[in-house]
Amino acid sequence: MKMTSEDKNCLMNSHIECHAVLRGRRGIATADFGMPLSKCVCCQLLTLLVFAPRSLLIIGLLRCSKSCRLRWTNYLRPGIKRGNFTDHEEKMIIHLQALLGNRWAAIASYLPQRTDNDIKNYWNTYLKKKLSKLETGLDGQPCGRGDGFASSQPTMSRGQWERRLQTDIRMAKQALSEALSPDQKSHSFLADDQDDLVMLKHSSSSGPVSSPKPEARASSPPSSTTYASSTENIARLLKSWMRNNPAAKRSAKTRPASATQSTSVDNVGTTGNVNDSASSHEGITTITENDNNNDSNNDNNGTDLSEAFESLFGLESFESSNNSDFSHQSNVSDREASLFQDESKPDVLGGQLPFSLLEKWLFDESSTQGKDQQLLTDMILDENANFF
DNA sequence: AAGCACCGCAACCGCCTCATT
DNA sequence: AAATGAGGCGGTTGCGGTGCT
Repeated sequence: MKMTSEDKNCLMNSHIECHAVLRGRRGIATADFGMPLSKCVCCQLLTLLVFAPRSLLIIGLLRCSKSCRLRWTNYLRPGIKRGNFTDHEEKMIIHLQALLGNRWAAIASYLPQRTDNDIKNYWNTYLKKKLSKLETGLDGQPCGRGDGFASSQPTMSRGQWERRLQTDIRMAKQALSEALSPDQKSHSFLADDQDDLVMLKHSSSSGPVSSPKPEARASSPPSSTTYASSTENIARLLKSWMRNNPAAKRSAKTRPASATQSTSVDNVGTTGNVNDSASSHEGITTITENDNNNDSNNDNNGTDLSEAFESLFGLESFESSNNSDFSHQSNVSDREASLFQDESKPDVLGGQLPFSLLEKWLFDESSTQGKDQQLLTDMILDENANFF
C-alpha cells in the first residue's frame, strides 16, 4: 500500500494537467499525494487515495483500481501526446497495422508518446475511413485491402479474388526469387515467404487474424500462428533491409556481440514446416544452434539476421538499459518476450526515443538500393501510393 | 435558437494471461 | 495443483462537442 517516490513524482509532475483535465469530468478529482485523506491543492475536493502496488484506488469516487490505472495510462501519464497525429505517425500506424493487425499495444510500442487507445481510436475514427475511401477509389472499384486495407472481397467474386491472389503470388514469388536468389534459400522458406507477402498485401483491419479467404491459405495452421506470421514478416523484411543497408549493419554491429547469437524469429512459418527443431512461444521462435548454422551457411544471412534482431531488441534496450548485464541465456528469452510479447511501453519520461531501426526500415522510402526493400515498399505502399 | 446528425475519444466491458497464495 | 486477483488488451459504448439545416 506504499507509494514509491517515483510514483509520487509522476503524479506530482502531472498534477496540474490532471487537475485541468479532471475538473468537471465525471467527478474525478486529483489530490494531494501521500496523505490517505486529503484535499486537492487546487480545487480542495476531498479525495481519499489508497495506493497499492502498481495501482491506485480512489475510494469514494466509485473508481476501481483498474479504471484508475486505465485512466492513468491512457490519459494522465506524463509525456502522452494527444491528437494531431503527424504524417510520420500516420504512416507508422498504417504500416504497422498492415503488418501486425489490430495489435494496438504492439503498434503503440513503436509510437512512444501515443497510447494504444489513442491509436485505436485514430484508426477507427479516421484512418479506417480514409483508407476505405481511398480503396473504393476514384473508379469506384475496390482495390483490395479491406477495412482500411480492405477485405473488400465481398464485392469481388470468388473467381476474381482467386485470380488476383494468384497474380499476387506470382508477383511475390518472382520478386522474392530475385531478392533471395543469392542466398539460395530453401524452397520451403520461399513458399512461406510468398504466403506472408500475400498476406501482407491482403491484410485486413483485423489484420492477419482474419485473412480474407482462409481457404486460400490452406497450409496455414489455425489462428495461433497469426502473430508469428506478423513478427516473422518484420523479421524477414528487416533482414532484407539490413542486408541492403550498410549503415544499418554498422549500427547493428556496434552492439555487444554476445547478444547476437542464437536469436531469431525467422522460422515460425505460417506453414509451420520450416524448422522442426525450433521451439516457439506465441509465435516467437528461439532458433537452435543447428538452425543458426543453416542460416549462416546461406551467405551471411545468419549474421545479418542476428544483427537485425539485435537491433530490434535494441528497441527495448533503451527502456531497460540498466538491465544490460543480462546473461546470454536470459537475453534470449527476455528479449524475445520484451519485443513481441511484453510490448511494454518505452519510458516516455526517460527522454528521447532513439529512432528505431524498424521506423527507419518503414520509412526509408528514399533509398532505392536493394530489390528486397523496393519489394517491401511496393508491397506495402502500392495500393496506397496516392494516399499520402 | 432549436433540433438533428455526425464525430471524436475517454471510459467501460469482457476475455485472457500471469503471478501469487 | 487449484483458486484468486491484478494487469493487459481489443472491441465497443456513450457522452459531449460541433456543424448543418
